[in-house]
Amino acid sequence: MPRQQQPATRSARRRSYDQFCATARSLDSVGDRWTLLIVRELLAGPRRYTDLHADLPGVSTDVLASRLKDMEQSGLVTRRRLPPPAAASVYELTERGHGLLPVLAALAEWGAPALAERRPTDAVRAHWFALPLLRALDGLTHEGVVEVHLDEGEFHVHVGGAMAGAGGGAGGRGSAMAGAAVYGDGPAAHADARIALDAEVCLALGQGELTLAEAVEDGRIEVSGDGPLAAELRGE
Amino acid sequence: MPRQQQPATRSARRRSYDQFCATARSLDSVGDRWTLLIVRELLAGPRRYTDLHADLPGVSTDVLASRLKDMEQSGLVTRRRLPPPAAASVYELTERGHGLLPVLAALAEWGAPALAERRPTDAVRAHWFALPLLRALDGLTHEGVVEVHLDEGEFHVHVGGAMAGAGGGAGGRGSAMAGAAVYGDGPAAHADARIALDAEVCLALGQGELTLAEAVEDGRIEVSGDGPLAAELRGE
DNA sequence: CGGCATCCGTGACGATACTG
DNA sequence: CAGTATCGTCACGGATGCCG
Repeated sequence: MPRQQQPATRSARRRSYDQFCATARSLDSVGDRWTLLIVRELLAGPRRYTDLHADLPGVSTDVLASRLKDMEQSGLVTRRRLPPPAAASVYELTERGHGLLPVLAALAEWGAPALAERRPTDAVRAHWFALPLLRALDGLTHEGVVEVHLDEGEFHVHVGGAMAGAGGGAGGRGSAMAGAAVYGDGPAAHADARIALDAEVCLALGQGELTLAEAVEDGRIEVSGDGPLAAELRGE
Repeated sequence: MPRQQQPATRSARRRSYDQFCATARSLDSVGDRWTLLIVRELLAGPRRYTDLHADLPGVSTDVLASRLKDMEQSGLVTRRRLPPPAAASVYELTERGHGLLPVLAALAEWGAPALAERRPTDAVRAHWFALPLLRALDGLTHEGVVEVHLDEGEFHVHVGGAMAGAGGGAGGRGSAMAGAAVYGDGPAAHADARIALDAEVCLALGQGELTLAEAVEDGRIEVSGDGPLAAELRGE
């Protein structure tokens, strides 16, 4: 029945904290449930609606659609229609949306201790380990793409490119990070080096409990590749 | 239809994302509405229930009580009963809770551009400006307490103490920050220097649009005090 | 008076069904 | 494949009441 709903109040009503505070303003934008996890997904590259829904188990279809609409309106994501061959559209982060990487990194570092326990109900995706790993790969001097192989799957990380880990205090204040992806899901188109490790080692690296050099020496990381980046990873 | 009716799980029911991901785990803890803003308040020092309720306009009494209970249970805050003279109890952050400072700082930096507009419905508290200001004061070499005077009120910041801004990439990975407060609401017990500025300048400093030296030279910051810290602030 | 607990209306959320 | 429609449930916001 055409019950006359308020026509304009569709999604216009966004609940705000109404505080003149930078943190509160951020939470007005990204404080809703699922929003930051959608950003986490899109940090790994452009994704289709169905991909997002598959990698965010538990989110309902309408909430996902609503979030994407809100995020598009607030300038966090853009929706791009792919050329005819693939009649689909993908969502990708804007530069503004990509600027949330330091927030996600800080959350990931703080939440890392909670990963000590792996509950049977937990979903897992390989690229979720990319963010913690970024800090461990941050000190590399050579630039290139590292392909990471875990038991859970693979992803690739672009390292050495000016500011990788970001958020830092010392370096230049993040101006133009561009929309450039720092990491991506799946294998790399062209990898300068390949590493294989398990999730546990990956997390230990991210927390700083283990250094890259130690892990390589112990054989807990297997490095392959013959470029300068691979050599640096081997500690040569 | 299989109903998953949880019987009598009164307040134990906490909604989890059920993902083996550090970011998702963090959001399981602090992703609920108001939680991070309560942390923001407590970063300025121990607070009573009524103080929290006063500085978080819009939060309902039961939600505040519920959050505090949850946060106490998850080890973010502790409740301490004050000695007889003041028959009250205060909430304060644990070390774990204090570790959220980098998260708040990242959110504050990302959300700073949204403060360009100051809406008439916005509440304001002076100590909300402390977090953005931390980054601007981060490079100081002398240690001490800076008392900050804004039109909206005053607060004080402890600077130069090893890691002030925190979260950084270069420096030591944050181990023991102790429960030590980095800043606090109201005037300082003992201030090594005093600065007076307005909120706009404070925000510009936090965003790096303006350096401390420039602002002092322009007279947009008035520095008083005679110790080495005050001298450094003056650019001497 | 500070520190909540209770009640209630609204809206956000989660699951499923359905459609272009 | 990419959402929209519908519905039940729960969390949230506001007000009030209780109790030390």
